[in-house]
Amino acid sequence: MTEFRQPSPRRGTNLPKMGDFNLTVILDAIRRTPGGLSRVELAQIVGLSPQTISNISRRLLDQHLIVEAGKEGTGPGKPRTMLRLNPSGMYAVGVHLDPAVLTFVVLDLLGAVVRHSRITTPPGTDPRAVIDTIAGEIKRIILDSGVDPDRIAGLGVASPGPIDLNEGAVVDPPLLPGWDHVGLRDGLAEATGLSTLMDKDVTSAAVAETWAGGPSGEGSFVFMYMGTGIGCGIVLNDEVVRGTSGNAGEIGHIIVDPGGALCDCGQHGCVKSSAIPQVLVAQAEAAGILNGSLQDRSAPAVQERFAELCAIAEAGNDAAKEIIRGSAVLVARAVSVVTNALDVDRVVFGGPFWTCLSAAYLELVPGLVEANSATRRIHGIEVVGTGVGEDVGAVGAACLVLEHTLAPRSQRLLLGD
Amino acid sequence: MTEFRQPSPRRGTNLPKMGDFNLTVILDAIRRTPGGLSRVELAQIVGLSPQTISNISRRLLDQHLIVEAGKEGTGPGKPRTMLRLNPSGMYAVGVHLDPAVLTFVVLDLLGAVVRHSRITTPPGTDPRAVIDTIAGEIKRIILDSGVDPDRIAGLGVASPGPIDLNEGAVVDPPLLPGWDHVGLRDGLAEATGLSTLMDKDVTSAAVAETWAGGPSGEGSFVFMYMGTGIGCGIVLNDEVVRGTSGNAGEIGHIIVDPGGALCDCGQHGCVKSSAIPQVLVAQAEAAGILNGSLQDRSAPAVQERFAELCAIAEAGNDAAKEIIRGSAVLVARAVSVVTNALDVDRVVFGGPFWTCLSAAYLELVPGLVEANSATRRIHGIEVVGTGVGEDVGAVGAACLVLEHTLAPRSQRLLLGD
DNA sequence: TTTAGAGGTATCAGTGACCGAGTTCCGGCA
DNA sequence: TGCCGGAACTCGGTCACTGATACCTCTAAA
Repeated sequence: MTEFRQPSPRRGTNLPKMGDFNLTVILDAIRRTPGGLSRVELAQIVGLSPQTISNISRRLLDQHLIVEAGKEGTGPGKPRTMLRLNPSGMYAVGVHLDPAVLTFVVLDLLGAVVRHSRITTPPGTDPRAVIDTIAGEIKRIILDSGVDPDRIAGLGVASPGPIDLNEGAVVDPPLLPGWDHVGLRDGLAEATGLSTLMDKDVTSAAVAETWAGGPSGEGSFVFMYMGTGIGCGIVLNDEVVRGTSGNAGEIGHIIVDPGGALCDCGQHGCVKSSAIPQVLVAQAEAAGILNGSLQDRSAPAVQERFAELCAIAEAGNDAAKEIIRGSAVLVARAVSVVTNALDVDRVVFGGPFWTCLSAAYLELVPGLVEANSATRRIHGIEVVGTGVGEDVGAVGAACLVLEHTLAPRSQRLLLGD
Repeated sequence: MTEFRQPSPRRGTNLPKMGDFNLTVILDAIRRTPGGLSRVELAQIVGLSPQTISNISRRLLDQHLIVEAGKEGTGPGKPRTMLRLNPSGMYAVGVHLDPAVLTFVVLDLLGAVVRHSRITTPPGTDPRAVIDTIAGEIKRIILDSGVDPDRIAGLGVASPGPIDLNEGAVVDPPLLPGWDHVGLRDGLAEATGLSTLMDKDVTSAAVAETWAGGPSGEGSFVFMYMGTGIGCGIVLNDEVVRGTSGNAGEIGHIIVDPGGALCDCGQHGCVKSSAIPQVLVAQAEAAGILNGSLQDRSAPAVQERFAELCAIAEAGNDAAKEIIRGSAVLVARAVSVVTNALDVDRVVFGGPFWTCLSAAYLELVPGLVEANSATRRIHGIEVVGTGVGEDVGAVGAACLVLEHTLAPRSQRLLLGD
């Protein structure tokens, strides 16, 4: 139960440690404005009195979360002193556990990548070994980044679904054999000593967009994550939708191709059976566009073959292009299902495979989504690519920490240890 | 931008008129507990000090929103005096504008129907006439209910989609010719003098469930509204999802029957083309279960024929039963798409056609949804029928007002006038 | 009948966040 | 140099809440 009170000597421990709610509100306002804001502007925007803004600003300055950056004045009068986020006021570490690759980033307060690294996911089925590898790399990257360890707010982990958010556990994802109910969150918290947050990769990507994506991360949107699988992250009114167990965004079994291939769920033409990279690669192999037939269905192998297919399409092969364009049509249908169900007006694409796909998708998807929109008479639907880049998963993981510590909305999220 | 402050002399007009936030929090706590709560219990639950609870309770008692109702004590000591909502502390009027029928209710604070009435929707294409009819009936039902007009907090309207929530307008719904961008909200506000809220029918139904549905209206759930069309209302963490323009819950074009009939959207086997009452009636006619073929495709006619079909199934006709069971399978697929995308763990069925369908659906849908659940290894998905009854639409409309006035979450919602 | 134990109210000082008004700071312009 | 206007700070007051204390009420058990 949430209520507000004067934070006099705290009774319970259930209140955010970092004092005031309004503090996070104004921090958020500063964060969301590219050029920073002056105190007066803040007063107008958030509705608090100038004095209060001044007081809160001072506290933020004391915590080194913001800095005074230059003055800006037109007419007569004292020029306004602009307040900006202090990039080095806080850092967060993010890891993306992907079946193919482990991505690590250190992010500053602005959401900019200070340092990143990537290693291939150790093969095998022992989660313990992977967790140890991750912990080791985290220590290394923190060291390499040269960041003051005291300024690191915590660690975020993005994992493929399904997960159990309450337990902080990975629950048997398709491509991670051996990972059945593995307490990834607590394992990493223990191994690194950092307070750790966990979320599904697609959700993390959506959080990355809200924190580091600029204007396309505001308000409500759906983040289409084009990875080994296709999933989506959902943000409504600046708040991420996680669902009961953190598994929101499962759209793999939406039917998009009624005449399509049989899926393991018994239906024909699910997203999962007709539009994911592995299937597109198989199509290309069957059509003779990619020579040979790859037996190895492991994640890194698929990734490699898919890159090959994209390169061929890029080079002008029409058949290859057609496969990608076909997938765009199918994905657009899935997007329509979600946008119609939630009435959002922005779709952001991203994920590791996005770079290859962006040209075809950005050409085809907007029109298709618009045509299928139940609200096309009322508002349009914007389709854009993320500005965050290929590391969205890891960046988002780190953003989980920033969001948890600094965002005014954050209700809870289980903080490890 | 939302922020919290001490409600000293208000600056803007953007704060809820009814004072304190914590007041609504404790009102909400009382509302959600069937037997009411004592002051001590409230103190424990919301975390405020006993004195503060006492003070707020007094304010609520002064406003007649709650009453002291009986005492409850086991051991020695003074028994606790229970606080309950005062049903007659506040009332709200709700209208459901359906292509076939206009439903009106007067609700008390508990969400109980004090008075209801129903008239067939006047035929024709002049919204003005319908609005006048509605306004007239509202005046009548308020009079008949014998409720003190000063205690009526406002009017809620539920309309079929699409709507434009910001404008308070109905935007050309399939079965309401002539209703293209009609300012229903403001029209009714003006005609009745009541402050008026508007929402889509399925959203209203979901609100009804949160307010008057008991335990099945808590937390997160999807409300499947079985009406002339099939739509859903979405509630996440006790907050209704409305979307950019109030049109969330459009699931008519989810493909559920890949081999099914062609839909006007160009795909085969959409919910809209294979599971709505009109289609089931047509199937029954084609199969000779319903004699004759109805030319009249108007809403009331379909409603009547569908009731006939249900009666036949009820009477033991296997072919009729099969049609209904078939629709259950299809609807279950649509449900799975939504529950997987949002990771909710409860589905509530309701709407005007629900009574006929409930037996078959409650038998079939739970198993199907469970089997298709992406999170079946983590948590189950509960499938229940609403307790609110056939007037959910109108009840929900009235609940919009209660929610807007009394719920602690309520962000905004455009208040007419 | 007394006593113990619990619920609830009244009062008061103390605290933190907020606001309003007055004051100081800072730059351009006469 | 002095004036003006806008930005930002200082100061005193308000408000809701807490904690402590005292007191009354009510019930069951001694």
